[in-house]
Amino acid sequence: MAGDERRLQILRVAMRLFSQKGFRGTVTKEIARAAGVSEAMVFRHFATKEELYSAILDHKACLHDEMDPLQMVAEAIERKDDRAVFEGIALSALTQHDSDPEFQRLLLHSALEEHDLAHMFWEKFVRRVYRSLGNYIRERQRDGAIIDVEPAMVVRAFIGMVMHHSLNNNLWDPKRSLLRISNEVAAREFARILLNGVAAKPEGKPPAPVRQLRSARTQTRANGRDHGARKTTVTENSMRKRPRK
Amino acid sequence: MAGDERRLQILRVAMRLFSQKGFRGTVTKEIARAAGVSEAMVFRHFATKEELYSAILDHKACLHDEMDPLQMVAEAIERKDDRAVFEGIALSALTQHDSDPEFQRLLLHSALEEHDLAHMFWEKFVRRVYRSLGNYIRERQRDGAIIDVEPAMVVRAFIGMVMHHSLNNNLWDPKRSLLRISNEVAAREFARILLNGVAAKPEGKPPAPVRQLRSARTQTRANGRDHGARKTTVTENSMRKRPRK
DNA sequence: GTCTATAAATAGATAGAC
DNA sequence: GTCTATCTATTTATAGAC
Repeated sequence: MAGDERRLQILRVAMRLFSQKGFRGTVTKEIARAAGVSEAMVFRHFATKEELYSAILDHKACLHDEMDPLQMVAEAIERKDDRAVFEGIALSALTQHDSDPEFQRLLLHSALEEHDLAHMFWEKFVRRVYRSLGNYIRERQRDGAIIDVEPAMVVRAFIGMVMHHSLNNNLWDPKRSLLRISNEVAAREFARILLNGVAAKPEGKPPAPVRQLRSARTQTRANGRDHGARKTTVTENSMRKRPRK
Repeated sequence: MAGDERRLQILRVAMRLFSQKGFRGTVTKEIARAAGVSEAMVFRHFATKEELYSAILDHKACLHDEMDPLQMVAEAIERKDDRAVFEGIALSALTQHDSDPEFQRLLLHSALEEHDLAHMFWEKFVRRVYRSLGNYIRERQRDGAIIDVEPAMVVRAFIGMVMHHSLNNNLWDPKRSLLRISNEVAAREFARILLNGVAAKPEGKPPAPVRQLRSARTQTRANGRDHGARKTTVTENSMRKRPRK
């Protein structure tokens, strides 16, 4: 197998294992075995285990970086269509987490181990979400559409619903024993709850009409908007190690 | 130092280290050093590292087990005071997470490493929350106080807000650079957003009066109800190991 | 109870043949 | 490129003196 090809293969295998068992929990011998090569091959392509980890972060970073989390709902923001903004954000996040569950685990491991991925993700991505979504909320407050509540609090509440749902699906309850629901319905319901929760007026309809869902898992509805988008970012790494002493 | 005393001391030190760096990331030598004893002492009290880990889980379990997560808001449930129910749950969870941040990290590590603590916590505690809080929501739906929405979805949205907030405070953003807010205010705002979000009628007040907060960090308000309670549980463990081959 | 010394296994990393 | 063999440091765990 050609050099770059093999390198990428090892990288992918390592990515899977690191996401499953963390950096310290993954041993190079297992990476080699899973890739069907000898340990020496791993160290031929990556001088140290740390460098392999770095390469993984770079790889993930390059897939996600420079992504404006609100860009795929830009048009909805333009229209001031709150429903479309929040539902779009939720759906793109949930879709992204489903399509790349490794990333969330990698991120959690790195946060717990205090590796750099977590810090970078926080600085580059999370901050941006709080800033831009916060700005949108402030704007809607000026419009009189959203009640007087700390915008960061609204962002946290919403991101909380979405992230926690993904965390449940990917980490705690992959069998979905407590709640089995499509991403589309989840995104719609989270957006509905949040927007009803912070709307200055009962949101279009009169006070308490709302109906739909109830055994939600059946429906899926294509609602004409984007979907299937991408989200989440992170970026280049630090660390670049020398072997031990 | 007496046997049991030393045992407990080692246990506590190990608890701290395991919560910081995970099971695989913590080496027995460091535990010994941090406890100010030799490694041999660690293995005198705990035959293997696994047994030490088990003992920690047991210890945490005994502090939390058999706790009904809704018991400290039982009186509010009785009165059907939704606000008090949700705010009380949120506040007791946030308070508990602050008072024992180790537990959340331990839990996350064990979920990622697929150790037993996570499964037990899920089965014994999370399920109970979904069942009992879900039942309460169903009851309030029958009362016509809450809209027709999947109860588990409401539980997930709410737990999501609260858990994600704790996770931010304890893991991602301990400096509170994005949102610095007291537990009391956070609990109140989360409950407000959620209840406005699912209320069949605009919740007592007319459609859109809501006001308060804005630079929330200042206030703390003692609102006459409980607070400072306890929450979260988990239980006895499995694994009980023999040393290697 | 507590320590020092050390065994036994494992992990990361390298040498050198093919 | 790829492997086998091997080295070294670390890690879990034990022996045995005090």
